[in-house]
Amino acid sequence: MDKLDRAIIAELQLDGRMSATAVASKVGLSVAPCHRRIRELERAGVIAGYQAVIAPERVGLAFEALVFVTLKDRAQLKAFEAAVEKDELIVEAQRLFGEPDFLLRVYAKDLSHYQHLYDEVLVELPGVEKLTSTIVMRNIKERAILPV
Amino acid sequence: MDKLDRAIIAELQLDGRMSATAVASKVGLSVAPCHRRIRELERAGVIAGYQAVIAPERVGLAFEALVFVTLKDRAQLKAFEAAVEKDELIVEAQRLFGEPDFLLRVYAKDLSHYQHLYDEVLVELPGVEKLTSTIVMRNIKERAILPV
DNA sequence: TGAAATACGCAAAAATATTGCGTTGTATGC
DNA sequence: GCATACAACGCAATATTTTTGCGTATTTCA
Repeated sequence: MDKLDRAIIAELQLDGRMSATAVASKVGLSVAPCHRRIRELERAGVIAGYQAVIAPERVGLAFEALVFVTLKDRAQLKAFEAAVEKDELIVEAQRLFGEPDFLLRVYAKDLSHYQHLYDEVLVELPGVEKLTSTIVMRNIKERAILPV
Repeated sequence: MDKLDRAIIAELQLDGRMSATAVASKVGLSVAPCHRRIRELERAGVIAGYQAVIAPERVGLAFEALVFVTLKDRAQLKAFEAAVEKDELIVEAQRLFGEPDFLLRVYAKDLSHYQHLYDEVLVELPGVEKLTSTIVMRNIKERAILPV
């Protein structure tokens, strides 16, 4: 992981579909070694994968909420996590130290869809004691780009 | 946006660098129209971009925290957002309705680095009244994949 | 300082992207 | 119900990119 690797990572974070040829000229390498470096970064797991970034509102998911979850029943932890894993509208979930126990990121078509989701899905997740919904007003920064 | 477009989006969310040829055979199209559909999805902004997904711990950022921010001074909103925008270790930021005002996602090398970051950077952000740091114990779901 | 390892660039072959074009399928209006 | 228009398809040719072998240079370590 030298300066060139970091430059390559920086480029591919900004445009994951950039050709190896383009990356090479950006970082000042010829194609072959640049290509080998990219492959090696993938193999080593530094580059864990590539993703197309989809605009939620363009696929009908204009509503975004963050949900803080506190569990009453630690015995239901596994069941809770499994249920979260399965639901496609819960797009992110992390377990936290302290309070709350979990943070979820949820997408929905609109407010009414979200109300339905909240009543029918979220409150029914196993072991839930308390839910706090917070609607996202604006994204200042999205899609983590790591400094390298 | 028909079924084929949705299938293409699903594939490219899972592997953003998949060749148009591979996508075509997955969704049951020949290369040419598949390629044109991908370009059109990009042009229309449905596909907002592509990103390499970097493993934070492989680039020395093993520590992840969520920070809830409440502002005391709404007049400093712009300054706060600008400062957040500028700091590379704050990788995500959203403004919320209600309490707290903001949620930040912050990476650091380790706990001691985070303490430094907290004391020197986060508490110094313009207009901050209250900060609540929550350490991420585990990622159940990461990197939003939208259902389409 | 010299040997070994590592990374480079060049070049060739394979694969993929990209575009024109004729055809097919589907919707619209008469 | 049929003709016309429009949109999307597949094929095929060309341009570009990926991928690999190989010889050379550069760094590392004893």
